[in-house]
Amino acid sequence: MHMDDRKFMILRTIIDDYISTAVPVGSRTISRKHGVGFSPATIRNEMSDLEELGYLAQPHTSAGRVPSAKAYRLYVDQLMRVHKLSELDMRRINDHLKMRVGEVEEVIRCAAQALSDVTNYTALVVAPHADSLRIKRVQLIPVTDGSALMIIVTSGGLVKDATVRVPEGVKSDLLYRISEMLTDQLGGLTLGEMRGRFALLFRDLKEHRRLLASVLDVMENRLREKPEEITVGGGSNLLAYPEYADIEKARTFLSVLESREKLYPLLRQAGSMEFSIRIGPENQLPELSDCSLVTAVYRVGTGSTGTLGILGPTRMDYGRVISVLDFMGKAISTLLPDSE
Amino acid sequence: MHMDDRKFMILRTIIDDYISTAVPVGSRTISRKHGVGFSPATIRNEMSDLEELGYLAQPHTSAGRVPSAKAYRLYVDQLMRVHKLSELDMRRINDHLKMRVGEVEEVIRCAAQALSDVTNYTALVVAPHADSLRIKRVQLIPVTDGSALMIIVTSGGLVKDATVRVPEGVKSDLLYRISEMLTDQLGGLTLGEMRGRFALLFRDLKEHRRLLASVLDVMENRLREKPEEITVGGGSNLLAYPEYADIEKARTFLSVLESREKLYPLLRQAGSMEFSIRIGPENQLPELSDCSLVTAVYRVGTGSTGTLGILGPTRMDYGRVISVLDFMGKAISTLLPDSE
DNA sequence: ATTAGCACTCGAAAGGTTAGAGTGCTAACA
DNA sequence: TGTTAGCACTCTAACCTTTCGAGTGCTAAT
Repeated sequence: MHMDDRKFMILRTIIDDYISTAVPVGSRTISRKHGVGFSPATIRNEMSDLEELGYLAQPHTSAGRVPSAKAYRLYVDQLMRVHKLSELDMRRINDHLKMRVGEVEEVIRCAAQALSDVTNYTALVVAPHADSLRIKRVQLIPVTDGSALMIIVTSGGLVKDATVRVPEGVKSDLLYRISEMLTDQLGGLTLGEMRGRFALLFRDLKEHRRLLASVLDVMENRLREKPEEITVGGGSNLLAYPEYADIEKARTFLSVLESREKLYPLLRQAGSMEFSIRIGPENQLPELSDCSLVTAVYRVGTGSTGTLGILGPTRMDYGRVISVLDFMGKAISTLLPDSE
Repeated sequence: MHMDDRKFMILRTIIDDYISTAVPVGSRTISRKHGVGFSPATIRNEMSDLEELGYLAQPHTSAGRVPSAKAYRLYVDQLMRVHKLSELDMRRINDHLKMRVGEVEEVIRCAAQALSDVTNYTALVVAPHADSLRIKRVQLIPVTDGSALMIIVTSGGLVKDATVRVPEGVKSDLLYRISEMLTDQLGGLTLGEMRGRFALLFRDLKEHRRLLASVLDVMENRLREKPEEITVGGGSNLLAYPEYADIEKARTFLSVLESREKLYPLLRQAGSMEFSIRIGPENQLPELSDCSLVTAVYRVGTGSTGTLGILGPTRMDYGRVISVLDFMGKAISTLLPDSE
């Protein structure tokens, strides 16, 4: 036995239905649907086949059928239809973002809020990865005698900072001159690429070897490995779905959201593909085995990318989520152009 | 009829018991408690009185009694006993905080985590209020031709930033010189106090009147009114309590946590008292009418203060929460001394 | 190949019963 | 006069039982 057009069609109808109702779907329901021209009995036979093929499961004998993870996989790969986003949705997203442009953190927070509001799922937004950001300016600001604040302004207007130890007695003027030189030498490079310039820098700044070493060390290590900020929006949204009627489940879900350590590898896994869909057990966190995560990248400036994600129940409305993510990704890129 | 020692004692016992069990407490239970030398019948009479006085309520005829908001008020004001924090708790808190000292944001995040872990309630931490922070350094960093980043380093090592428009063609060197001058003139003042120096500044920097106006405007308005960051920790903790067995309740609670707009006035209300306790309906948010919020201040540098808060069910362990907040407040102040 | 018909299954909802924790009242007691 | 034992009463939570209906798989007819 193998899949044929009718099986595909029926499976899609079942999944569509289940996504919108969360109720195991029976043969009558499908048969009644517009466009399906078969009696419940026929559908039953097909459903039985689909179950054998591993696409459907029955919670218990006298219940309807529920799609399996395998079915969702097939669905997102071949079956589903991605509609264009409605005017209303686009407007809602734009309304959220219509504000002071350019402050990256602000935009990220709004994006998370917008994504969760529009989809009714949970949104995750990851700031652009440090490695891929282009340095626009480096500036050292004296804080105390012995420490300074290093500020790095990057493409897209993102600001990263870190404290660096400096030899005592270094004056503001010197820090400024060094800042100018660092900006000269490192400007335009990414944090990943800058290592190549170190030798040059050391030559030009022989007399301040110690200071320089400490500054470069912080850039190389502290700044780069600092995990990106993850902003969460609409964590409580999922509690409205019957999947989370059980408080214990809700609780474990929410505590995952509170733990950057768990969230980070999850988003990492998605890599830098334009879109990525992880269904249920496909994501590595057992706590999230009945969630799906859909991610998309957004671009800021030239070359640096961040991640947008939607986390929802496995039966989430994948088509819509993808449209929303796509639209949002573009909206952000427009909002955060390379401010050159 | 009025309160006497025995009534106080019984009421305290009832509240203590209810706080730890969440089950309506009956006369037998109290009577059996060590230190109460009366039979259930006597206790029943007293309970009946306490109910009439508004301190107790009965969920239904054949259930035990539950303390009213009025009872909790009396409890925190007069009845409860605040124990010293256990060695273990102190160690747990210190373990959370034992890390790179000085990065304020980092410390705040850890504090929220620690507070929620140790209390099993939800923690709120508010960064020090902008108005009360002492300016240590002002620095303008060119970003694009036409805009610069203003960085303000304040006492306690806190960093605030904002984008300012600058006239086109302004060079890095000039921005640096102006930064130095601003630092000179404004250093040591709080954002609230600096207005007094404006006249002086304008005199010294006549030729850059436009630039200066735009910088000062951003400091005066944008920076000061920017609501402080509120960090939430352990939002999912409360779901473990029977009070939140109802998903709908859990959901409204969590969505309050996600809305800075609602959280901010809530914390504002606490003012700058050393400790503040708002029980149930005493806080203005109807969504939180069966929560209590206990807050304490922490100090960073000289004069600037931030707020620590614990949000839990009305029957929370007030004594313990206060000890924890007290300890944490001091720990933070030690961790973030005025880095002068 | 499709479908009508039918017996069967099983969970959710509704109703009924019971057990026990707690009460208020009364009367006895120190 | 304050305290307490005793008792009838109340009310919920927990457990059973029954019923209802949605859904199935199989068989036989189309």
